[in-house]
Amino acid sequence: MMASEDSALPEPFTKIKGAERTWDRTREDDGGGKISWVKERNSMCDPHAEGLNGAPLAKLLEGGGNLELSPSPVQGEKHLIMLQTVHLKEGEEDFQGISQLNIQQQSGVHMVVQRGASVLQPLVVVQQGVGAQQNLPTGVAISIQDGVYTFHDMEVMQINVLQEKVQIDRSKDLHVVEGKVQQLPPNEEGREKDIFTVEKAKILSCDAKDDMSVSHCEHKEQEEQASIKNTDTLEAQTNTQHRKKGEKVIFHCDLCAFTSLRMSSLNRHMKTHSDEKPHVCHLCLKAFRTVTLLRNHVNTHTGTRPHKCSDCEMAFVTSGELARHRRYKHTLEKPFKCSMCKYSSVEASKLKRHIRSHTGERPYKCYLCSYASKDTYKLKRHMVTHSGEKPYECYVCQARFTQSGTMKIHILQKHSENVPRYQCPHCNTFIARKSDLGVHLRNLHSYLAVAMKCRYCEALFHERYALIQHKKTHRNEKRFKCDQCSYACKQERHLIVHKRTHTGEKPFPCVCCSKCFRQKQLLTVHFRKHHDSNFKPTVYECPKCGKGYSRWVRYFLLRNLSGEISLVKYYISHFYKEAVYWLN
DNA sequence: AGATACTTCGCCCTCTGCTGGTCTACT
DNA sequence: AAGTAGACCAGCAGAGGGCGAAGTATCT
Repeated sequence: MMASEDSALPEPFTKIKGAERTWDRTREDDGGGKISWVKERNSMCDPHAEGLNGAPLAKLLEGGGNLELSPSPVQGEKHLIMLQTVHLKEGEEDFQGISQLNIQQQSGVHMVVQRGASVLQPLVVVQQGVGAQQNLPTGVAISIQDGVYTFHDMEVMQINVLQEKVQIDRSKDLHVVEGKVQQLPPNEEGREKDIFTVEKAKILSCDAKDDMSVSHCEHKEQEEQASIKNTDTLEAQTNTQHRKKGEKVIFHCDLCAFTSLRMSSLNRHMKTHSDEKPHVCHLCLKAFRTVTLLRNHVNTHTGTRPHKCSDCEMAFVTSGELARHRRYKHTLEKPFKCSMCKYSSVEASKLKRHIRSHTGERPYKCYLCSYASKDTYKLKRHMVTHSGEKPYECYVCQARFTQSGTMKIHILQKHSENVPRYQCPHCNTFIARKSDLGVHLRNLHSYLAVAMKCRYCEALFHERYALIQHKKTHRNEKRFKCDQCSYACKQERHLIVHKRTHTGEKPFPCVCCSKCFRQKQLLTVHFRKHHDSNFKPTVYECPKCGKGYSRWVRYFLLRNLSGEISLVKYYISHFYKEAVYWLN
């Protein structure tokens, strides 16, 4: 079994959270050309129903899976199954491992996949949406594109799995039909009569022992039945089935997976396969299939927004937009719940996007580097790094930035008053940016497993900040003590010089006379004074009295009687005179 | 057939946090 | 003067919120 391309995708970027897929760990050749995945819905399923190779489902499910999946159904939840295309090579059509593991993980989807180029393997099952009810009978109805065996470009697809009030016949497999992956309508009582079910309509069944593709099975079944030929052009494109006694007729679109119990619905549906768009916008010449679509479109030109929110000033073109807005802003209802974390969202697309943070799926690839994104916006934003474009300009200093957020921080930090600063909770440090406070906390306040020792004493510290503070206590300490007298000093070199007073050592001899000195600078002064005829001592003249002095001493901060602080330079011999004079 | 409900895709935004280069104070 | 460490700063990606708009299915 080849590893999926998804899993092989390099991850130079942020690590993906979530469980890893492990379905290819074990493999056994079942000798068959198909794989069946069976989903069991908790206690509502027959625990003795047989799964793969006759193994009882309950037995298969005992092992659980690495993923924590699908808790018991909660009212008002939908489910998503993430499927991934897995390409197979000749001789690698070992489906047993896949199926076995996926039964454990997914427990519930019964599928037929032909031995061949690619198979679909469920990645995760996530709850989604509203509509399911407590005590539902189990059943998962899925229709899958016929081309699942060949669409190499589609690495991950999603199929909505709905808890309809049907019971899947587990001796049968799912029906795979042509066309797109079909999303079935949510389970609402009002629609119950229209949904097609596995038991009621055998359209969803196919013998797993048959090596033919499932759609072939269906066609075979159709051949056995006398089909109703409709003279209508549209109807002529559809497969229809005769009504057997007590059985409903399923009208089936030949161009996609659409089915309906009503011919009128099918006829209307067939228009979606037509390019005919007779309703043209007079403002932009864009064409639409229906008057309603055109009207909504024209409203975007005119600004007409008939659907006003009762709780705020917002208004929308359609009621759907208003309903969504109200969920976001007012009711805070989030029906799409992630089964792997606490995330929930207002929209299904947001849940799908969120799930990519669990699966690591990155469908949007940069064609210039190895980066791949989980959504289109991030890829677009990433592409700016290749173009070098800096679209955001600071209106104050005209500095340019790659992202709006970066510019916003810049303006806040550089051009705003009352800039917020973040105080470290462990010390009194204030840091301009929250993210840098995080760096500060990691560097200075994180616990270190290996304690650090003070270089001046035996103290040990597990926190860098504590060590730094401790070291400061040594700063003005005369920690170098003479063992022969009471002398103590701050620097070791001073102690070395001092110790020569005890030993009598004078290591700096004058090269011109026999005199020796304990310190080098004493030798230098001696040499200049007695042996260097070119040496002219610098004379600093006092600006007050004109008297000359050999050196400056230092600058000195003085506070006058008014409290002002001034910098005063003075001569050492003049110190008292100058200071007194200045202060007066 | 029109109205309505619902789905899907896309765009843009904000907030967040990590990273690495630079600046600066301290040793 | 040089080395070091912490703060500053811009770049950049992850995650999620909110809305616009078009498409599709169902209801009336």
